[in-house]
Amino acid sequence: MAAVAGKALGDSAFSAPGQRGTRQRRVIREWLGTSAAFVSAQQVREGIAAKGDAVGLTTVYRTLQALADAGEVDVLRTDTGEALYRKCGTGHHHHLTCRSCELTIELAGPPSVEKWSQSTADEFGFNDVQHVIELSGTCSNCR
Amino acid sequence: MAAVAGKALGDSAFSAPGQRGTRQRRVIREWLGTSAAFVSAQQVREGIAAKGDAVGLTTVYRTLQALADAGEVDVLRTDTGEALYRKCGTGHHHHLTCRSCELTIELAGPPSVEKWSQSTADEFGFNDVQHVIELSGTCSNCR
DNA sequence: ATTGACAATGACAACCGTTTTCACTTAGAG
DNA sequence: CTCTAAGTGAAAACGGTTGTCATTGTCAAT
Ligand SMILES: [Zn+2]
Ligand SMILES: [Zn+2]
Ligand SMILES: [Zn+2]
Ligand SMILES: [Zn+2]
Repeated sequence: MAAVAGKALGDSAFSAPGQRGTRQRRVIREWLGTSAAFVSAQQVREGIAAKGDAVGLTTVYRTLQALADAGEVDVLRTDTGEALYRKCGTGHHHHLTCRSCELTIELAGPPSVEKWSQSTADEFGFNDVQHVIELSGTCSNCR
Repeated sequence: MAAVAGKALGDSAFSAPGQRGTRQRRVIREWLGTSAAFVSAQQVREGIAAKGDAVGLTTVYRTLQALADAGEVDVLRTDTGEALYRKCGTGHHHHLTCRSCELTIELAGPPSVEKWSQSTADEFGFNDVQHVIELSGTCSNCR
């Protein structure tokens, strides 16, 4: 689904007209691809710095936001309100996240909840239902 | 479950030894009881002010946090990171919330997901699983 | 290869919700 | 009533995020 028109080694975001390909965006997107965990903007910047590249924090924020808007990364909020980002698959999915290290596994939700979600919304007269299902726990490494 | 020992017309929080019953706490808790929507600390203060009472914002924050710690209110984060609070029932439940006015209905989750949650966690070696299930939509009033 | 228009960058300041500080007030036990 | 520790709230500090704006870099057109 959602095949990119044309370009073969396509990077979907930043290919729209008026969007330029810069070193910073390449580096950020590349680094995100190496992290299985949800990470903060600060962590993205530090991780990139540790590899010798430097990107301004403002640029990290803007790029992450653009990627989130493009649907290329998922965003969630910690209980302190901080935003965490992760490069995820494109289809509908949920997460199993370690509360200690934020390691995350993508899950296909149980099919029954999709129905349940819709019928419950109908029952109470709500439209345009969306559902959020997140599992969290402690991974074997963090035991 | 979690019956309060002794006191009959019990208010669970603020009844521990060393906890004092103040006007501010009474007013905040009372006002929360009248709101079916998730509300911010600011909104709590404004709502109380509109009824002629005045409570410092710091006190609102502290009281909401104490109530949350005591399990008397649920907390969730908006997509901007702001904390919203709601006086909910004590049992395990989920929410159907209007994205426009934050009106919220408490739901019993579909029994199947409780099992699914546990078995999925087991499968990936995660311990102490918790799950968050939130439905959102547009309520009939906000249509 | 050179140019030029305009998107992108990043140091810095502003922002805003939340927490901390601290001098003052007050509930409630004795 | 009195005394003490809990509570209050104005103001300052805090931290993540966003806005500003002068400078830099991309890339289409020449
Ligand atoms: Zn995801
Ligand atoms: Zn872990
Ligand atoms: Zn609730
Ligand atoms: Zn509504």
